[in-house]
Amino acid sequence: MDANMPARQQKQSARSKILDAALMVIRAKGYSATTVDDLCTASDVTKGAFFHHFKSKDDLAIAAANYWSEMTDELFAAAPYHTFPDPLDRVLGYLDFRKTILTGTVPEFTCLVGTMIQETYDSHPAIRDACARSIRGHAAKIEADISAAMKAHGIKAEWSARSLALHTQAVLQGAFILAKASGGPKLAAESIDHLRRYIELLFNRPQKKS
Amino acid sequence: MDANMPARQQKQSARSKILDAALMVIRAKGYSATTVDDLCTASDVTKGAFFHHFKSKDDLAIAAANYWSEMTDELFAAAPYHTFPDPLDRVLGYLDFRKTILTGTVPEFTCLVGTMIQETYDSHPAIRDACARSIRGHAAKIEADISAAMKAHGIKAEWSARSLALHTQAVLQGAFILAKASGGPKLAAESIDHLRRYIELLFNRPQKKS
DNA sequence: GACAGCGTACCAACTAGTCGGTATGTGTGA
DNA sequence: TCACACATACCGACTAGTTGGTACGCTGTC
Repeated sequence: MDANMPARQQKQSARSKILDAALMVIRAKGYSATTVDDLCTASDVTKGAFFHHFKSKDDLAIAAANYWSEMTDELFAAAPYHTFPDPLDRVLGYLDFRKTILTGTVPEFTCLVGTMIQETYDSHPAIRDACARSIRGHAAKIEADISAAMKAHGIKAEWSARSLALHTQAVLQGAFILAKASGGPKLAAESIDHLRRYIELLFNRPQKKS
Repeated sequence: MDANMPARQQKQSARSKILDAALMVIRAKGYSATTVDDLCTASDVTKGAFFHHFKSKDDLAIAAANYWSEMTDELFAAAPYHTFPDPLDRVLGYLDFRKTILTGTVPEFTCLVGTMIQETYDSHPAIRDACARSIRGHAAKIEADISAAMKAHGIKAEWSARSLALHTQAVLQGAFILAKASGGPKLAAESIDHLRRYIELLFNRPQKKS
């Protein structure tokens, strides 16, 4: 939509400053506890600018969920595991990649939409739907590789590629809760290890010593 | 402490009415979005009574987390799987039991402390610690059965009983997020199926057709 | 001169928490 | 057995501060 933006891309617009701040602040404090003033302070933008770009706090939440989807889509699209020829390697590589990005503080590596959906699923249907779309969209990409891996390895199973893909997301979301409970990524990484081992067992792949 | 309470047990005290209401309201709306007035209305108790029993909203949250631990401890202690002689059957029975209690509305079967920790881990250390204690206490019980199962089945592995026990909790917490995203327990149940299959594979147990 | 982008000042509603007060025991000593 | 001291449980109007949101003005650009 911004095709004709000349040469001022280095100067971030208020809108994108707010969105960037929202990703961090909401992950740290949760959606309800995040005030509009928090977001304005964190993004160094005034309230007038905030409500110029977003018609309400809920509207910002939906935009933030969509922005999160874009950011993560780019992050994973650029990840190295896509080049692996065996789709099973791509699935396992995805999990390895998810382990490598467990760095920094807890709010830095946890998931915005997983956090937001907890607080909004019952009272803010529009936000919930935006978060659910984000999770399902991401799962669909994993599903494609899982599906290809099942075909390539001749797996006929009672579980579906879709169900396993969603399970990977459940493990990751749950791993983030353990990280929040324990104050660091260690338990989250161990949970991803278990998930990796599960998938190796499902596909009869000899396990690597960790 | 209430040894000499004669015959008025049917009349619930204000304190326990508030705690019961808190379990439901906080699971539905989240902690920050739950107001003290919400809790007073839901429990049919006045504000004066609320602050007589709890010195702050945060104090209530901690009490609610502890109350949640007591309630769930009782629930699982009374569950049928404890009678199984093989500890592995007890572990699998635990998962089966967790599947059977996925009934009613989403706030009815999801986890209070998993929900609360997401909103409080960074800003309310006391609440976070109470939630973390609840999760770890529950995991410790699973760990005991896993540990016994490893011994009974001669499993020597690179993963620990503790790590697998925590992984079960990660899967369950993540399953609840999927339930919130999808509006029902179906995806959560499927994730528990995957976890069950994983444990069967780890212990070389022939899998039951589901 | 119209309009996007933004700043400042402000408001009505809401929120956690307070405070003075009532009702109902409960133990104790004369 | 009565009076008194004290404690627990509870009530609900009130307040100080916060919150999402609005009104309106300024400035550069097409």
